[in-house]
Amino acid sequence: MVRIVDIAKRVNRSITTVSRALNGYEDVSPETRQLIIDTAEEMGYTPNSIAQLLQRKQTMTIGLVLPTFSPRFSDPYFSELLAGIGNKAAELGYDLLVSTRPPGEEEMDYYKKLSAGGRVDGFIVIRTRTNDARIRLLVDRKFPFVAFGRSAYDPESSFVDEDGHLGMQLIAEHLSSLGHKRIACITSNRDFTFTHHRLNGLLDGLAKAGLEIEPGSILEGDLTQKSGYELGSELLERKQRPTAIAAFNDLMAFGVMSAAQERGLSVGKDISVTGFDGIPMGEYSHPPLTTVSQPIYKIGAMTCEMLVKALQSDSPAKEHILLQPSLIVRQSTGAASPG
Amino acid sequence: MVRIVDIAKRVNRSITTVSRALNGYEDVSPETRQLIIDTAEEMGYTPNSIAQLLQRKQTMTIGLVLPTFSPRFSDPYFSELLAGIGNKAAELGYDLLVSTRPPGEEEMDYYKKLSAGGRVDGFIVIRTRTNDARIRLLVDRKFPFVAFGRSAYDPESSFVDEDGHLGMQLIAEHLSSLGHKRIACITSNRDFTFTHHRLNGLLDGLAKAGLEIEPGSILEGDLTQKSGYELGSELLERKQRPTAIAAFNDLMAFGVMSAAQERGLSVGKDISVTGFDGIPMGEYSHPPLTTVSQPIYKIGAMTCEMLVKALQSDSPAKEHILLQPSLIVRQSTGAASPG
DNA sequence: TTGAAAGCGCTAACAA
DNA sequence: TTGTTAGCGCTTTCAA
Repeated sequence: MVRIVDIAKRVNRSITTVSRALNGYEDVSPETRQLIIDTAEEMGYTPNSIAQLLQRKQTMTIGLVLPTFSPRFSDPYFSELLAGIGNKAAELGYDLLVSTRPPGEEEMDYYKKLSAGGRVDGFIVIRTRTNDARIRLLVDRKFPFVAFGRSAYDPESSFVDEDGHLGMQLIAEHLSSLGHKRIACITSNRDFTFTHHRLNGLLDGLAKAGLEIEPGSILEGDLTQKSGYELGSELLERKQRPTAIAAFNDLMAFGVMSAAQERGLSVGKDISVTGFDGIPMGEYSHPPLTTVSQPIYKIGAMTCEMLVKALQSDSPAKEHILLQPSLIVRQSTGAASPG
Repeated sequence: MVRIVDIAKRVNRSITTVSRALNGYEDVSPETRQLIIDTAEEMGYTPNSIAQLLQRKQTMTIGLVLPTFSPRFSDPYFSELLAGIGNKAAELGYDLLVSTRPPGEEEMDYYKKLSAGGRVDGFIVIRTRTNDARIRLLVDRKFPFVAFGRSAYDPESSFVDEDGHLGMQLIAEHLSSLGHKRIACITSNRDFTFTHHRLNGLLDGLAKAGLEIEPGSILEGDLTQKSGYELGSELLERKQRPTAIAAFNDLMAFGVMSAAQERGLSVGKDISVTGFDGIPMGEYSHPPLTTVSQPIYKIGAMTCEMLVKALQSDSPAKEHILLQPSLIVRQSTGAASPG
């Protein structure tokens, strides 16, 4: 391992000069600079990041703790979000410290350790919860972070979020315009703030058309295809079958479609199914899925960019960005079948 | 920010004693130890990780660079792999430094920076390539890593891989036993080593049954649902339509199914489709997908565990683990339709 | 234009 | 059982 002193010895200069030459300071003579750079190159020098970090009191690292509700999670949504965050971070010269923790005490301890330990400069907090202990901790400690999703602490923090209320309202309008009256929905966990926005959007949108969902037709899923399949099956077995089912994410919508097709129903004709997220798979499912497109990749990139901006400013303002999602009508929805 | 000297001053001891008490050394009197621990707790002390790392010359961090062939990637496979790696790393007390880089020079520079800069203790290298510059670099530098996938440098390195040859052979046997003769396949990029294992497995398996695939029916996809859809469409438009299409991953198989269904074909009857990976979605697709189950989550966990073991041993042996995949027959395959 | 020296926060060899 | 001291590899202030 080549250190700065090794170079210094070789070129007969002090380590100070070497450091300055390598860091592009102006007060080094051109010849010395060139000599040092060449020698460093020749010796295969790479700065020791840890030592640099200790000195600079900056880690150039962003923390991202994935909440693992079940140990395994298999959701294209996450890889897309991660790509958005990761690519932007790379572009801005930041690294990403990623870990997985089940929500709860372990998770909190890890946040404490990383924030207090100077291991990361800031966090990206995803899947915000109604009363989010992670956010409270970070707000209390005045530790920089940007959330993907809203929370109870919005005035004191920055977030990027999609307008789930609007998104589901678009779904409601779409379904009601197709003549659907018996509509069911499969929500996500109530702990997530986005669940409330989406549910309210759906109910508000339907109310505008003079429609409502009976409480028994609001089922809570867990965002997996499996739960969409199971809850979809349950809804489809009812004597009074809904003519449309609005799932709160695409994965659950796929599950609902399978459940319907298994019963010989033609999705888009006998029953309408909608999703939320707009993952690429929805374009090539059978039938292609009517959904609300949420630019996940972009959200990841924006969240990361917002955080880095805050880290590099000395008096960061709280920023709140609400992205407008758009309705994508494909073939999984159609006119309500009479009856 | 509370430092060790702050505690030392408060309890009137030297920083050494504080450090030792906090790190559980035996040579501290019980009273002193308790006093120190209590004071640390009270003052809200958390060790500065960076300083610890600099001193210990160990980062307790594993590097994982996701190769982003396209900036966005939306694949449940990755989130599952990441969960496996991440959970195991957390369990073993390691952090994960994740970044995304398009394959090529940037990627190599990043590997160089992280390895030489003492930023990570080792790497997990995924999606191994036929002539893998990343692996060559790490082998040359004698930097610890474990690969998920085989490479040209296997004797000098450790890997975990699935037996793709066996997996596709099982598919071949399954299809031939169903009477399929006109079989096509959609492969992945030839740069990946697993592509060759899978392709050879398929061809060998078919050869055993006296079958072969004509070169024109071996198309190369890019592992996305979109490419499965497009190449599937192409195959299905041929006058001599294949009766079975074997895709090299589940996502492409879903695309093929859509293409078939769009043409009014019943998947599992008019045409058989198979995948590879065994992502959870395949269980709830319509029809459920016949595929080869590769325990991705477990592979992630094993890879991580193997790396940590190597990091903690002073004379790590090269380990090679080849996992046996298993065939999962669902409804996307059926007897070859005559004609 | 250069170098000496202090110090980032911590650990550990050594001495007392 | 405790403290002194010397680093880990680097950046940066200050003086020359």
